[in-house]
Amino acid sequence: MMENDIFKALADPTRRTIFEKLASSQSMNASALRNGMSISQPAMSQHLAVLRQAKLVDEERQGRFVHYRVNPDGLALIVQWVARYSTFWPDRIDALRQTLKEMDQ
Amino acid sequence: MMENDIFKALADPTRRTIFEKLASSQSMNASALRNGMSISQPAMSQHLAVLRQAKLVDEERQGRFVHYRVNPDGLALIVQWVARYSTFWPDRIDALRQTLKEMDQ
DNA sequence: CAGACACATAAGTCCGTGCTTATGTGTCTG
DNA sequence: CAGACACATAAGCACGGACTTATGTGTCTG
Repeated sequence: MMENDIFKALADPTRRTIFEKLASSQSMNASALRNGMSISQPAMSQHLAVLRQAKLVDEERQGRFVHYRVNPDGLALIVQWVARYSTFWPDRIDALRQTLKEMDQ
Repeated sequence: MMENDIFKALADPTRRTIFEKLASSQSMNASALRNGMSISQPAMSQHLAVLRQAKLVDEERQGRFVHYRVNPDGLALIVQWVARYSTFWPDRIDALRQTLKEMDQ
């Protein structure tokens, strides 16, 4: 199941770090992502494969580099999942509304 | 880290099922949760311990029963995490806004 | 074309984790 | 108080997953 792939992909802190790095940049290749992370090249490649399979990132080959970027639709399932259960708690959904409002500024 | 506990807790499909059952009811004891799930009593107890440690559920002892219920604040960290990265994609955040709007009716 | 480079894949190891059976703890009831 | 009941904990096992080293694949450059 796809929802399961996403949760499992995000369960690993290293993969969340990689995802956050990608989210804070337009795109990065695998080597650039390794900067500042004590992680081997194969490990990075394997993590990216997991994120790719979960459709959380897209890849684009340019010559011998592969540029990775966040897939904008990737987190949609998580958002829907959370929103589904948030309906039971008006307080929480209000907090989310507030977060969105602050993001407008 | 707490955020890590939540992601790891939700990474297991059985625990997500348990969480969903709790979310769709006021409260349930461990035995009631097992209904319809082919899962042993210790396994259920262990899953509930993980959800409890991640602060996704609360427990309340009443006699020899322990009633479990969803902790309304539990998903807050996930919501914040998702919302943080959603800022990069206006389309997605608009979809979330739409979801919230529909929930108003 | 040969070598360097960016990345993927293979294969093996180790540890976390989800399950089991067995037993312990606490509470209710006859 | 003895037994039944609800749940937790202990201990062992089996599997998955995150890492390693080694090697393969594709691309650029001199």
